[in-house]
Amino acid sequence: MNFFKVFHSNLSDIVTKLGEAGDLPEGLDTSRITCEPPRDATHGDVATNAAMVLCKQAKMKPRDLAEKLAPEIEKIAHVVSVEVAGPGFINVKLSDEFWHARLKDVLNAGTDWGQSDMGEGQTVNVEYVSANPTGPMHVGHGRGAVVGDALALLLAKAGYKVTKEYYINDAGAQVDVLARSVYLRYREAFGETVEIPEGLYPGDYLVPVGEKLKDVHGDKWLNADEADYLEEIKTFSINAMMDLIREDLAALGVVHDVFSSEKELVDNGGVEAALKYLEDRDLIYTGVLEPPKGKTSEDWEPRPQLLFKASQFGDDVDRPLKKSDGSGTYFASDIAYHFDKFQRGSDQLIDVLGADHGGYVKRMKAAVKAMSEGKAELDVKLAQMVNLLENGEPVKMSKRAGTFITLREVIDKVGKDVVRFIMLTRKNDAQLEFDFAKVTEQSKDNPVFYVQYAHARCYSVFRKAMDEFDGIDLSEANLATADLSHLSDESEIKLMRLMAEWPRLIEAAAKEHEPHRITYFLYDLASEFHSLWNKGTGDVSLRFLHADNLELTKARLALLKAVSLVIASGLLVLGVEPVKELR
RNA sequence: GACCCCGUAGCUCAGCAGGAUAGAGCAACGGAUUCCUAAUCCGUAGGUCGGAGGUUCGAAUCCUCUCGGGGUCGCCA
Repeated sequence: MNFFKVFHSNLSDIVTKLGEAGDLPEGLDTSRITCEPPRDATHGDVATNAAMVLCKQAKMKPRDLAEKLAPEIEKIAHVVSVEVAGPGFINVKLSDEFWHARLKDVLNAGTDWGQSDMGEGQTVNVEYVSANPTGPMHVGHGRGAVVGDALALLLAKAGYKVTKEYYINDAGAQVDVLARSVYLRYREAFGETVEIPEGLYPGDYLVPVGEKLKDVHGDKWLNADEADYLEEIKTFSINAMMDLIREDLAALGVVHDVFSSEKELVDNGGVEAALKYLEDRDLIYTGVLEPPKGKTSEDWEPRPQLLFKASQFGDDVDRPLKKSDGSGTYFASDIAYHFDKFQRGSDQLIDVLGADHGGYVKRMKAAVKAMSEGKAELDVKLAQMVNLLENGEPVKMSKRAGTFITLREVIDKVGKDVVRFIMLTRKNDAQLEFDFAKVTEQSKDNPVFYVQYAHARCYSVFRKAMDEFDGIDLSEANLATADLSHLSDESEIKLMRLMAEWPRLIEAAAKEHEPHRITYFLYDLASEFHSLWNKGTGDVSLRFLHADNLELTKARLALLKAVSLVIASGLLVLGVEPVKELR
């Protein structure tokens, strides 16, 4: 439970009560009041801006208002002191017992600690990866995959009903190119020497697809016209590529709930339906676009085309729905796809895309606004580039030279947990450096290791405790019965406070759609824990295990258990497995 | 030309839902190991948050303008 929320509601009650008693005007708007951890810990445990926010309405000076609120706040359970500071902040200090109670909450909740009902069961559709089915995934896709997956897990933890979705772009020109490329590999499988011309996909990964095609269908297409084989080979190839991609995703621990096919959508008339919907609302017309400025485009010629009135919904210009050959643009089918997602009952839509799609965001948001009549909201997270490094030197990659590094190779080299964690050590829209040497290093420079090490350290103490205390019961239930009043050192309190803030962090991160905050939180928690551990090197009384004091030991173990649970809980949201031992 | 992202310590980056004296890590310097893994920790130093206005009791955070870096810009997805 997010105790800041509880505090907020206590505070609202106080304002109401004072209003009824005539000490304050009645019916003050308390919605802008915030209760949060003060930046500076010496200011206490909870800081509220209540007095500053209410002063205008109450027609009082903020500090006077604060002084009025303070005695009431002091009556709230576990509040040990209330102080008015600065321009009118009210700083509240909570008792150690309060933190002890939160520690018990953690033990009782286990890795469910942090689970929130903020989402109120609202439905969110997170679309991510959606790599074209034309080849194996590269590292950039991997970032989108991790960001999307972690975001989905995060939203689920915050109480949303989440659908994880993959959109298969199996209807455009690219899959025709794929089919033609595979056809050449098919001929190659019969012993022919082929050269992959410019414009087709040269990758080796299509060789086995050509061979399999031969195995399944024999030589029936060797001398056939393209029109006879293209569709069948296309379907065959797309399936093969999707198998490949699904394997890559599985290796990364990413599992989608729904795979949607663009082709199916088109075949089922989804695009027409969506365009009809827009047409009925007079949002489509035939017009001529201005040529793009500042960029020399020789082959540009003004041409009337079917346009969506995107500019009515915040886009800069209206956007084309049909190509010059009359077929639909990608945008047209994407409108249909988002329409479909909305109609399937999503209150919120999230797309995780590569940063190169940045120019696409406005028009898609406009489309969603139009298609949902403002009811659904689309948020687009752009996953920026990943730069692969080896000891600080950029890894040179070239498709031609065959030195292109796939996502799978990276996963196989460093493990999925490392990939997932590192991908979330930057916010999604900042470029990310992925250094093979650094991410596998066992030192504090490596955040994955640093956090995992903290978790492993907890377990190292558990093992030692089992040994020294003759198989002591380390279950949460038993540890929760410990006399926690033994936990009073500053570092111990800090740890408990951090863990108590975990639910609030989940809610904030979920609200902002920023899973990377989890990694930073875990780093902080690990840091606080390492710090306490090291205090024990100088001050023996702060060590966790005391052969002569079972009660103290039990309390310390309860703290350790909670730390390990919160770290595990956070890693779970990242899709990373907590380790109990480091080799 | 328009739009999007970025600009915070020498370097790499956080900055929580507008809050108080802006934080970590690296690098630099000085310390801690008879002890549950020192694979770690503690301390010192380092900043006009690119710049200028505005909104606000209060701005790194929101708005406008401006400078610098990156990206995108009908008939690719």
